[in-house]
Amino acid sequence: MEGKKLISATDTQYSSVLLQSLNEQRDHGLFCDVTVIVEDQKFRAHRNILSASSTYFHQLFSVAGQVVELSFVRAEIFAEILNYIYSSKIISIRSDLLDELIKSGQQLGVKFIADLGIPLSDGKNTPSEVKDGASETSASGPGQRDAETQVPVIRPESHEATDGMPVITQSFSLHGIEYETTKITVSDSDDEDDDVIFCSEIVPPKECTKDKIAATQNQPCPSSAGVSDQKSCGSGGSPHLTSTTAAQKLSLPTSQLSPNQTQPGAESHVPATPHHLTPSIIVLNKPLLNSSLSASSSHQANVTPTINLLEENQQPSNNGSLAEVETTTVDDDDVVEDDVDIISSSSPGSVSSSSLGQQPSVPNAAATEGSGVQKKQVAPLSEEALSKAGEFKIKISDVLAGNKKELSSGVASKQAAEGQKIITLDTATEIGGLSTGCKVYANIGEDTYDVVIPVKGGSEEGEAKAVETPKASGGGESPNRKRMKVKHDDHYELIVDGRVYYICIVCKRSYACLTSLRRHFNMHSWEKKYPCRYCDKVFALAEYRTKHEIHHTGERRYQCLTCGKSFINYQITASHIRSVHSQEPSGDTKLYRLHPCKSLQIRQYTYISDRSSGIQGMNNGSIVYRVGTGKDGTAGTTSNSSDISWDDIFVPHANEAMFKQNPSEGSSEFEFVIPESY
DNA sequence: GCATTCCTGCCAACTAAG
DNA sequence: CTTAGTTGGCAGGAATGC
Repeated sequence: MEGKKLISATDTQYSSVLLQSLNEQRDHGLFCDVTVIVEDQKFRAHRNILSASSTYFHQLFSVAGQVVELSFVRAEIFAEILNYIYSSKIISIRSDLLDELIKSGQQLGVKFIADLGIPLSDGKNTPSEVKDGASETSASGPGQRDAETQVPVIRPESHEATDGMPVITQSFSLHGIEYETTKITVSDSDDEDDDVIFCSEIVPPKECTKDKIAATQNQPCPSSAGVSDQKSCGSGGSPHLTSTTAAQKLSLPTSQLSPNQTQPGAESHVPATPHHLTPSIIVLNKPLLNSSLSASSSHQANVTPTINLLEENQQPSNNGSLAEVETTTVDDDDVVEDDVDIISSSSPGSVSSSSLGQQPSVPNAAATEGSGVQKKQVAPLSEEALSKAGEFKIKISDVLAGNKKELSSGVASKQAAEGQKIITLDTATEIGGLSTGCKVYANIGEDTYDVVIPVKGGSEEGEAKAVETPKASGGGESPNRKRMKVKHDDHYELIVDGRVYYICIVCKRSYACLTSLRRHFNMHSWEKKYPCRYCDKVFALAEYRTKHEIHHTGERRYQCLTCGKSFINYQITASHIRSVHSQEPSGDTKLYRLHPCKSLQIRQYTYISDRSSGIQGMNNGSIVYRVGTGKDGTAGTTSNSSDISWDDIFVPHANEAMFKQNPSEGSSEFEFVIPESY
């Protein structure tokens, strides 16, 4: 014993490596056990990390569930704080955001950030207090709510989303995952290079003035003035973006373009939230859609997309002057916070050939969309090509030279006119990692794709307006909000042959109708739930619920006109007509009759939403029923789960016995008994 | 082979904002 | 009143299960 020495070893890099690893896990969504919702953006993270870094979260997580909503901080700011928590660094934060950052840091009890205010705000805060506070946990200014004192009380359904009070919801969505997969890398590299990314932002002047008011609420992007030096001006939320360096930095390794691939040490820093930014155009020079869109593995390996800034779009000088120009125009970037995420998709999945293949190829070219980018002619998708393993998912064939030109120059000039940038990628591999809301234009003959981040506030089809829904504004949420068009980060757009396809960011399915995509997306997010009235089943689509309930009631609405038999659904009816009458139900003449639904008079727009939109405080277990106003005009908008009953959702039927009747032919097949619970 | 479920384009009704 | 966004129903093909 005595002769043995005790040896100690300290891994000095362990903490940093550990932190880096945790950050990577967050980026990939690994082991994340909490979702923080801030202004409709969802951030996934690890409770342990948050609670260890923030006194606020420390207290909050003792009572909160897996989903927490913060109303007192903006997403942009929270993203910075989160980046700090996972990297110990704050990189290139815009000076105009600093105060807000500090304030939020104080509220969240993030000491380092809270302490940032000490040197800068001598005049504002009483030094002594700050000092003391700083040494404690949260340095809150006089009037400032102390994070320590903000005991996260979960208040049931309070309709006032008061500041500082977390809202715990049950909402779940993949949005958060997108965000996290988004590169939130903080790089150690010198700031001169810092960041450029994928898209820089320049806001078209006209846009700026447009939604100024709205923008100012969510987008504290300072107006021009002093921020000229700020880099990415616009990046409304991503301080990582620096337009100043954009020109120089536009050559990035593939890995950088794919958020998940970012190497910590690498010089690249993919911006966490590249977008809000301005519309930029990304030209994918190589249409390797096959590999890019389908094979996730190849996604990272082969591609070396270099992003080239097309100068013609830029202001003469990209560096300092550009920054100035941008910032001056950007301030009002009416970008919605929401539209921030770049999707990272480690698995680019594919703009699934199947789904695309399903789409009818419509020859006519639609008009140009609001963003002012021209659509390019592309050969209709061919089924064969799609089916072939090695083939491109989307095949671009011949083209008119004119189109090409038009595309590169025309679009470019247009974009330039609007202050947009054009970025060229070598491949289309990043298609899967585009920001939501991006438009992807297939270029004829050029085998390229243009990716355009839609101009915010644009009224283009399918693009939700940037609805500034200042949660903090005006205190209580107005019920009106519910009908406001909300920006969803649930898709990007692929324009082929003038036809717009909406691509689900999660599964890459394509849709011809945005409404279809929205409906589909609920399958991922379960933002709305449609519970069966008669059993415990819950559906993601209203129609599924309705059809399911029909089975409970046994009502047979479809009647064969030939023999008079009734059936429960179209499929059985059609099958009957085919097999028994040897006719095609889909012919010109209708061979069946669809009777109106008697047993279920469901008010329209009834679903359960756990989205906090407009609903401020929710208990973890509470559910919000959004009951649309029926024809009766009763004001039913949002109510507490405890206040609602099925009677509020279903119009009481005069004849309760109906549920027991067997409409068709004396069959007892659908004998239905109303559950006790009902 | 039949029944059921899923999926998606299309459409009408409803609703809210302007 | 008009316009535009949302919701849910329907048709009909495809996939799945028995």
